[in-house]
Amino acid sequence: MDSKNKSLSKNQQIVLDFIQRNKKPVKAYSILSSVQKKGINAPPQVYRALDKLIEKGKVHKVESQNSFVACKILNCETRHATIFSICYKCDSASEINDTKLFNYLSEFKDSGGAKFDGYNLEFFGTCNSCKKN
Amino acid sequence: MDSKNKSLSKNQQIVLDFIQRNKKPVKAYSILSSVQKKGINAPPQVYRALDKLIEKGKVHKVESQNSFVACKILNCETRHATIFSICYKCDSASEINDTKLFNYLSEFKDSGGAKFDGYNLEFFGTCNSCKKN
DNA sequence: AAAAATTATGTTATAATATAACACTACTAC
DNA sequence: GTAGTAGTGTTATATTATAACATAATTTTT
Ligand SMILES: [Zn+2]
Ligand SMILES: [Zn+2]
Ligand SMILES: [Zn+2]
Ligand SMILES: [Zn+2]
Repeated sequence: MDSKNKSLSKNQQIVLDFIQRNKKPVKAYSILSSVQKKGINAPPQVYRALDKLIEKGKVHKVESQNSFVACKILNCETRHATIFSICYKCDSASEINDTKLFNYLSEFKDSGGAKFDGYNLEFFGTCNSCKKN
Repeated sequence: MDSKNKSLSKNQQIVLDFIQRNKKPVKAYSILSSVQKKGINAPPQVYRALDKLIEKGKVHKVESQNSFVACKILNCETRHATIFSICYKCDSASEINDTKLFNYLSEFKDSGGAKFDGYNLEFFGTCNSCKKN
């Protein structure tokens, strides 16, 4: 069975619940302060949960922000192939689910003709909400 | 005149020289300890130089590594449109200069039909040198 | 079911990355 | 030569992430 279908531990579930309640990506220490009432007391507990959630495809890291966002793609297979659009005004991020782009990147070969194992693509722009304002 | 053609300040030149002497991406604090003999004493001096060098297109940040690498593309226009291949074994990174992929990403439109202002793409795999070993 | 292996937890301390704030200097531009 | 902008030097601190170690829970193997 694929690891992403394994069940979640207590701390993993607590951290995932919090991330999923947020529309925008959240920071590790923001998670920490928000889940202290649930008995998570220290950074390693958060970072360990995050590591596992990322492995299981439930959460992605937005590298340019050092923040974490829940995967909203059903049966996300893109644990190591993520595409985001990020608003530089409000820091919102949404995962792009574009099969054509996904395939284009998955099939991309380096100058030696070898495929890569994964990729992370972050587009930057203004989100629809910020465009209006 | 484009800002990337502006001349470099003393600290910017010192930091760029060091980055260019390294094949692999370098960390900010590694830069700092290496240029202390040149009179750069504190983190803000390094980070300020890095900010400007990035603005000027001389240096790119490898987001997944929090490291910095010199741009090796002549007259790099890709200040906000960077593509890297990163080896997860040895952490080497090289900028991919593929016109087709570059154009594909530059022309990519979100679901609302709007183009983005920039992007950063990081491919992960094993570099040629690590494949042999 | 007992032993072994793996995964998860709790905790303290510390490492690594990055910025705030302030005083001062150098270099344009008009 | 005054005003604006960019750069420097410095101290302190904020933010992000991991090391290390002890213990507990769960799963796998025998
Ligand atoms: Zn996803
Ligand atoms: Zn926005
Ligand atoms: Zn470049
Ligand atoms: Zn390598």
